[in-house]
Amino acid sequence: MSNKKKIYKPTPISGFPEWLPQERKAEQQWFDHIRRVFESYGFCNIETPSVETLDAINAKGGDGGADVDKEVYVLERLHKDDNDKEARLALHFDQTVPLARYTAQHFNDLVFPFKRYQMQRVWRGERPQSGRFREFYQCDIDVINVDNLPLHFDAEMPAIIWEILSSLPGMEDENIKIRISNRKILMGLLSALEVENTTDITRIVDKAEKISKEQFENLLAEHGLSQDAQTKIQNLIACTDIKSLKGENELMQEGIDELCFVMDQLSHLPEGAAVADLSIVRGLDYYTGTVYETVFVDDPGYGSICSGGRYDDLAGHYINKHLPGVGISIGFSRLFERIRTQNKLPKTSISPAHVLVVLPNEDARAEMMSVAQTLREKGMNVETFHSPSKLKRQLAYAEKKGIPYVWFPPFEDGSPHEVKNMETGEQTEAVAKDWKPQS
RNA sequence: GCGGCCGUAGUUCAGCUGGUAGAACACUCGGUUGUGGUCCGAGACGUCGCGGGUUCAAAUCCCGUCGGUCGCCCCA
Repeated sequence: MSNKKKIYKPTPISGFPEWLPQERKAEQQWFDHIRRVFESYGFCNIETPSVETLDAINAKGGDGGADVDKEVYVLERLHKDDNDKEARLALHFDQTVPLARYTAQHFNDLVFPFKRYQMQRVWRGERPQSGRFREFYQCDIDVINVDNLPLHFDAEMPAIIWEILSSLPGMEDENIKIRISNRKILMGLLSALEVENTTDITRIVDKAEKISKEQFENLLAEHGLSQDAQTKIQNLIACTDIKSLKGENELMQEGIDELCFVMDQLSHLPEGAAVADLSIVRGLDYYTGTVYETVFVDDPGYGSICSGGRYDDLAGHYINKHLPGVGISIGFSRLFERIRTQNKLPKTSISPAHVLVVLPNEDARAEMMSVAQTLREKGMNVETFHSPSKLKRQLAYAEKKGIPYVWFPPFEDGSPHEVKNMETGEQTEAVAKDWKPQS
């Protein structure tokens, strides 16, 4: 009889990242930071369930949805009955669809413009690679209004994002750029050119900067665009002076005017922080106006770390109201992964404790507990050592966990308490109710 | 869904013209009496991803499979 038990060797699950305590602590700092900025603009928080019904997710429809559907994870019981009539559930792959559903469902109880932020995990069943996960966090911020949503908000979104991204701990050296465009411009042009398969053309324009000029032209030609049309599209997406643009029709002119307004409102940002870029169109079909995409200037190939845009009527599939919105989503995990792998995360210790109270001997246990409680009541985080091990061991523990102070209760009655600063090695007498850490 | 690369101790890897395994770091204990980071010593840890084939003999060669990773598609 073998007493060797079967070991199931733990392996990472591709695309489902997890962090060590130090990294998690940095991650929490980022969440706190982002939350603080969102709330400073008056946005409230909501959290929706991890799942939506498959019907709710599919409701958005459109042919742009077809590809996304392939990435949706569905949820079912292991031993489900074939005749099961339960609604099929799916893990949400973004936070925009849940927001639309939420807004429709709670329409009567919400105050409009409804300004909310949401920081949750989303799931996408695609092949993971660098900066791409199957389970990851997004930090979304959106505004939804009834009937009419002022352009004011289209300009507020990038301003908020810039404030966050330029001040996240660890992002100090990163050079990022928010690229902004307006879909009405390209759509207007395509309509003036009498192009019908706009979704295909949009996709091609979206990848224009990743492929060569020849490939780009060939793709457009394959989709039936004339030489004249190709030239006009190329000129448009290369245009850097949007104020000089003339609309070929009403829709295109509207897009130009909107984009000019938004850029004008962002003129207070540093040079190059937010730029008008007509080659940005975004793949998702529900965007109808302003669109955003954010990249590392030095490494645009890493992908967008923050994208979004305006959608004329997203909740229209869930309620018979006209609810335009505009929003943007920080690709939190992608961004975090980038800074983490470059070793630029803020240095944090393993333990959140400020003080470790040592246990000199079993008789001192009550005193140790009492000191710890006193310090906690003063707002400090305090660990107590669990057994009267050699002090060498107890000190080494504090050292490894990065706890900055070690507290020594008296070794015998009548002796004073002492506290040691682990960084300087200095050790002094102290009284728990009066003591404060330096710095 | 499709291609390239990879799969050996907890981790990073070495070993691969075939003869059943090593290093570093991490871990545990020790270097006596109440104090960490350094140093020294000792110890524990692997059916070499899994299955099959070739061979007297395979971590090492071949096939399959699973997993990881990078790229494509698409996207944060």
